[in-house]
Amino acid sequence: MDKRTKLMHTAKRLFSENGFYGTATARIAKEAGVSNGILFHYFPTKDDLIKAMYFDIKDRIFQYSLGQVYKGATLKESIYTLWLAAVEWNLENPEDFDFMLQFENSPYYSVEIEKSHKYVQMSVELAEKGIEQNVFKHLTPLLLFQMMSSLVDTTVKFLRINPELQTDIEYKNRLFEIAWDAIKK
Amino acid sequence: MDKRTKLMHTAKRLFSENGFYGTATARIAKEAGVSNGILFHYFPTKDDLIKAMYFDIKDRIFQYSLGQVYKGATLKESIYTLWLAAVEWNLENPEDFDFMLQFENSPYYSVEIEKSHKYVQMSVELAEKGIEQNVFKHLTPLLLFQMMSSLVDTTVKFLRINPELQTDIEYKNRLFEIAWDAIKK
DNA sequence: GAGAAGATTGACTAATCAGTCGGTTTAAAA
DNA sequence: TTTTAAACCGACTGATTAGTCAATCTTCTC
Repeated sequence: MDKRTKLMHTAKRLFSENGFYGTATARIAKEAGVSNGILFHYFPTKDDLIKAMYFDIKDRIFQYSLGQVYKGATLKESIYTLWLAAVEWNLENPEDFDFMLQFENSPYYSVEIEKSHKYVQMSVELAEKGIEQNVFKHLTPLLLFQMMSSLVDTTVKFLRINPELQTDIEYKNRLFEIAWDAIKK
Repeated sequence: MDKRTKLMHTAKRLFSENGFYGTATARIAKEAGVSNGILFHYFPTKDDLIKAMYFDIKDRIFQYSLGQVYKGATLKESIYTLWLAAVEWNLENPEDFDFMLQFENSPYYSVEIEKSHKYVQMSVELAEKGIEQNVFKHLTPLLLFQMMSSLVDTTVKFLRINPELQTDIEYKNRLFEIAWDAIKK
């Protein structure tokens, strides 16, 4: 693994455990087993590191989700697949999840950053389709996406505290119904 | 206004603008117009200050919401009243809202802290009632509350970016339907 | 194998930080 | 009036911080 990747792995773990505030750059470098200087070679400032991590995580969740949806699926099937992919990805990558929660609720974050990502753009397009087909509520597509996202987050938080439910497909389906009912007409 | 209150006001503003990480205690004291020492007289550590602010805000939103619900209301009316109270309170107190988002998504936060507050306890009781009456989905009351809360947050974020909709009662009702549909059976 | 360009080091620094402390003021009780 | 305790001040400190830099190593190209 190259040093840039090592740094991002270590930073993710430390940020999710101790927050941006509680994590010194020197500690990241030390625990990653690289020199202090190389951190600033790849990420000129601490903020650059934090932002780079955000885009990296969004990219990976996008890759993962896209592989799941198949052509010819109904709208509800597609939404379900994306919902499940997001829930499962976040459960399997708790450090990424914690990092994202912190980041998206910090002053770093803005709607511009959110909209800039392909993952969001793709989801918004799907929402538009649902509205056109009169399946979703007639509200701004971005809003419907944001509602879905926050319900995914809450679902993940809940399943983390109740791990015995994580493998219960029938229960997960009922959790999906919350999200589906929220946006469907 | 006494110095303790002044400190909390200033801290809230600075935290919501620059985050916990970006706000030095010395700056809080300075902008509050009090000495550095008095901050640590009232709040032994920075963390104590942060936690005290969390409980203070929760208390005030609880006070505000309780005053709105009236006896004899139907379940849906009560939920609507609470939903609207939360949305409007957060819109009117943006710094509190930003602070809470940051706090609740930071490593400071835990389910124990969440459950410890009266506001949450009251809401959970209401959720239990809804489940018993077969009006809500048969899921853990705390989960239903958390779903509602996250939908409120998303609604507030959305209305902040679209201020022209803040006074549109009919539109707000449609936003409420999202939350209601999510939890109703 | 010369030479260029990027990767890597770790000691270093100037600034900043949370928290302390010795002493002063205020205000109310005794 | 005296006592007492809490409110208050701000200079101070020791530790920590993000970021720098001059030097060395590695890797590729020509």
